[in-house]
Amino acid sequence: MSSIDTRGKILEAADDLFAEVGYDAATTREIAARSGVNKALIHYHFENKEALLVCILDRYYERLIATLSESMVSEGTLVERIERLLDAYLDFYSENRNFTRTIQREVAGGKYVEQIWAHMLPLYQIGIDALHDTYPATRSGDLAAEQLLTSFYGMVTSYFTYGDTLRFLTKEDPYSKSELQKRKAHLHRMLEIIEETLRKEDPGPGQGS
Amino acid sequence: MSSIDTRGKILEAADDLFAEVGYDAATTREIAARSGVNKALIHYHFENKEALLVCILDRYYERLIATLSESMVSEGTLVERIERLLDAYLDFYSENRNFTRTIQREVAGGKYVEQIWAHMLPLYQIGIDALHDTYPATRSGDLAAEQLLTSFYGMVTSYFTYGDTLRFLTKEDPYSKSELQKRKAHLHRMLEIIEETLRKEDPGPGQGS
Amino acid sequence: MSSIDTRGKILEAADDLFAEVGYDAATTREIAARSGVNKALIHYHFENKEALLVCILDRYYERLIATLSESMVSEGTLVERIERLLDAYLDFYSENRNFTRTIQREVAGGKYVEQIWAHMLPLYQIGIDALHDTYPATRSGDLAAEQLLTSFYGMVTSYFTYGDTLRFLTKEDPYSKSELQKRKAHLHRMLEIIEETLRKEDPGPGQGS
Amino acid sequence: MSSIDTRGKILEAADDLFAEVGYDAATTREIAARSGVNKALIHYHFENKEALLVCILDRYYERLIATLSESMVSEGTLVERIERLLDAYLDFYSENRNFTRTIQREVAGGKYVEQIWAHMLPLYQIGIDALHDTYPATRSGDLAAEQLLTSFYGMVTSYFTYGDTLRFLTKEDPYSKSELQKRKAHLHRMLEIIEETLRKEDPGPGQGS
DNA sequence: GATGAATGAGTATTCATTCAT
DNA sequence: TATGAATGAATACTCATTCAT
Repeated sequence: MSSIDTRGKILEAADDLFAEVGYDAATTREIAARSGVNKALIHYHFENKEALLVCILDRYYERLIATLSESMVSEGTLVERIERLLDAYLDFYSENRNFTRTIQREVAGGKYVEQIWAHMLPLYQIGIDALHDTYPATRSGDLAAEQLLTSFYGMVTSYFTYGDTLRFLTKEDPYSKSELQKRKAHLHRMLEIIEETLRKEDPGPGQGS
Repeated sequence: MSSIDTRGKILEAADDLFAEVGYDAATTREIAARSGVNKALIHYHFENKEALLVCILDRYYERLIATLSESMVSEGTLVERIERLLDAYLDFYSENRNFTRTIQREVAGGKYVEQIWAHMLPLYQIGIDALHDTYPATRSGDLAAEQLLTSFYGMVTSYFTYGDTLRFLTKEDPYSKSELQKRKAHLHRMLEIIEETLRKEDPGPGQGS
Repeated sequence: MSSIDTRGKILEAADDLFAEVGYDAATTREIAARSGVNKALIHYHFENKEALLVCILDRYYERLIATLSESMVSEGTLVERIERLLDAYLDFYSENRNFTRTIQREVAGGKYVEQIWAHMLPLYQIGIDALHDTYPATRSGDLAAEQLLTSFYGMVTSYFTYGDTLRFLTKEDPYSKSELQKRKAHLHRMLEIIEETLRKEDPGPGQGS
Repeated sequence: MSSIDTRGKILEAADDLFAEVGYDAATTREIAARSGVNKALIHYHFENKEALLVCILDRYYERLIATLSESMVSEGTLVERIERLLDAYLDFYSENRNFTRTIQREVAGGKYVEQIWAHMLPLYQIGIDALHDTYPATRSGDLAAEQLLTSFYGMVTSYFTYGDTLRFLTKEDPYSKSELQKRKAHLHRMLEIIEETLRKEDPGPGQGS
């Protein structure tokens, strides 16, 4: 078996298991069993159990950033571009459920925050700048860019973070195409409503926070 | 030492430790050390390590539900009552940081989902019904009540879930009074903007998704 | 079983095993098996495998120092006192074979040198001072006190360090009473020969190295 | 890379590592790393990790025996020849520190005793015979040849075995030329003193232990 | 209630060694 | 000769839990 195959199988198994039971509760023995690989091989290919997690997260974040960046660059108004970004974000989460569960558990508020923000920070800054440029009202005040970004970020992630609970309540699969489409439509609508307000709101000189 | 004191000290220590390192990484030995209590006593007072977590979560959710319910019941328009609820929510999270970290790690997407929704479901249903009654537009479509609730829930929690990252970016303490106040003002504003739309939007017969 | 019993049994088993196969090759599992004690109990009573070794060495050195000190303090000429010390040294080694093998392997030239010399240094200094006082010739030169002490130390230890090899050569048990007695007589004789030289050798003022 | 080079580099690295941390604590991985050689190649050139040690020891002992034999064969009185042997012994140890540390740890009292004495025995026997021939007093009694050889062996080795501790005490490098010279002078003097006694002591018929 | 000692199953990791190429 | 990958057994150590007192 080629080295790449083995590495890949280990990563895949670890990714699944971390998502299922969490990093701490996941055992190397189980990862080895699931990937059909000798236990010691895991330590041949990865220095640590932790190195496995870091590797998995890095891969996800690289792909996420690439996906989001790509969705933003093309032509169109800012709103159109943000809508594409929201769609891409939702799609990425829905297509990478392991990622969704793992970041939430291990990352946010955990010790990998900095690793993540090394990835996310540039994108965040681009968002802030774009909003500031297009809508002066977002420079400060109740609709400051930071607040808006946090809010929309929450709107996207909460749908998945509480995906299981939503399934519990609505008896619908939140990952189904139709439900995802509903969520996208909702987020587009929310964006449009906010945008309309921002457009009308011309802070004028000196106005703000 | 009275039995109640001991129980309380164990719970406190466990609460802190679970929030710091997560349930799995927390050891009973460390909980015993922090609470100054014999390791075996933990098993006298609690059947399990897991029972400890369940107990801690139950206590938080009882208080959370009580707080949120109380904020809603009083007089005023629906918007005013929701604003009070948002404020109460933010306050609760900011005053119970252990809770914030623990639910995020262990609960959402984990195996305690049902325990939580046994608590949260009634409140959620109240929210749905109130929106349906006041704003027919929320019965379905892009601004359906479920979507709106999920969004506002995300707006509230994302502020804390990513509290550490926000601190990293803005160099401001998101738990400070002034920063919390900014967040509240933002959420109020968001609510008002959406509400205005909902009010104008009269679906009329047959309208909707 | 009382805690002291258990601790003692673990120490005893570890002492034997370290002497037999060396610290590194000794396993906690084997120590547990030999002492009839649960493997985890070893780590309950001793923080580390290394702590076990340190504890064993400390106990030996305390007893060794006590034995040697006691042999020196009583009345008699310096030569008589040194003879008693040599005898005590030989007896201690012959009665504590584990110690003999373990210090040689793990200690001399190893990482526990300092631990040992914290014990041995005072005694060494006493020896140096006594020689200097009684025999001015030992202040420097070919028969300097440091050289003499090292030599006699070597004469004592080599008998045991190479005990197995001596057995191999002489077909006699070097630990037998009669063989030990022969060694003692030899060392006494060596001491007397050297002492006679030292006595005759009066460096006079300014003489020396 | 030629096969001989590789073998030599492996031996060198193993020699260093064994001396540093001991045979058991030394890992083939580290030996491979230090010698810049693939781990599997070690097993191509040496059947075992143990074979490595045996090979290293054999090489040392061959050279040691050769050195010591050579020092003895030339002309001069027995005392002169023994003095040259003592010097050669001290030089060999001081020039082969790895050897000094390794034999002490792994060999004496260990499982390689026989390997060593296969080398040393002939030399030892030569020493015994020479003493017996020249000094009848060494045939038995307090100054029996076996006792004397053991003592002088101890005087030589103790200087190195406790080299680190001597450095600790005297603040002088025991391996420096001047300190080595002092030790040689001391041993010569000790030898002369003993020899004088042996010469005077004519056991006469029937005398002895 | 409280404790120190004890336990058995389990952990990540490391090891010398082997194998296919 | 040389190598990267693979292996099975072993290692020190930790865990939640139990028990006798």
